[in-house]
Amino acid sequence: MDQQIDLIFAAMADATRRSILTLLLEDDMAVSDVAEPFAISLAAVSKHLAILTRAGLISQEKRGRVKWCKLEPDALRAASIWLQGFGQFDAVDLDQFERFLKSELPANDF
Amino acid sequence: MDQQIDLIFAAMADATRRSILTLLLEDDMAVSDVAEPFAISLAAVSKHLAILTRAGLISQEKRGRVKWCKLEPDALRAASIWLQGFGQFDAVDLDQFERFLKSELPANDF
DNA sequence: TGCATATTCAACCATTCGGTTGACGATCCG
DNA sequence: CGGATCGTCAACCGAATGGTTGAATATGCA
Repeated sequence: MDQQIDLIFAAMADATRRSILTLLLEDDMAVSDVAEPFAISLAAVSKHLAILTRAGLISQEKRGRVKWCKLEPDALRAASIWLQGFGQFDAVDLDQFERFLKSELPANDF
Repeated sequence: MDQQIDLIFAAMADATRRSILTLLLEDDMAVSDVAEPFAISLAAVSKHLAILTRAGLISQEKRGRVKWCKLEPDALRAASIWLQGFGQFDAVDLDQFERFLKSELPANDF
């Protein structure tokens, strides 16, 4: 369980991967569609998705040629519990959260 | 602010550093005392503390020969907000959290 | 069958990471 | 002053990270 936390925090310590998670927050997506907004190769995005999968933050299911990526928000529970133990019990300000997500996206156009 | 989140998550993606944070949860400590429970060199712990400081998770203040380390829980707010946006709104089970912290410590004897 | 599309694999590269050891700069104290 | 303690610095090491490119593997479709 210690290693799982390692994987989760390490997975989130990269802005590209956090952006991918915010993309998947909207909908399940194919690997190519996940890759489209980023200025890196498809292979690099594929590696990021593997890291997110290993951490349990997303799941991937192949249907035909296409591999669909799906957010698995429950995997964040351990990390969330860990953080909240340091006194972060504030009610979540959703407007602030949306602004935060926008600032995290690779481009401003969505 | 993006980089700050990078630093925070990266800092927490290491079990030794998370253990250090749990130690400091109890009290402020000198660098040597932080290092004592770990089976690594003092220099290594000093590096971990520098990483935690750079992330804003702790602060260090030198008084005389001794450098005191102090937890800065507010720095976790951004990370916490980020996580909670994925639906982690559960009330915190403090018993579970304590068990969690215990499982994170380097030894079972405290 | 044969081509295009979707994704991963393999090899490589530069950088960072976590660790070590030994020397060094401060600071306290006898 | 001189020795002990506190902590960091510098150089090094092996492994991991994030990226690339080009080849390989499936799968869909005309």
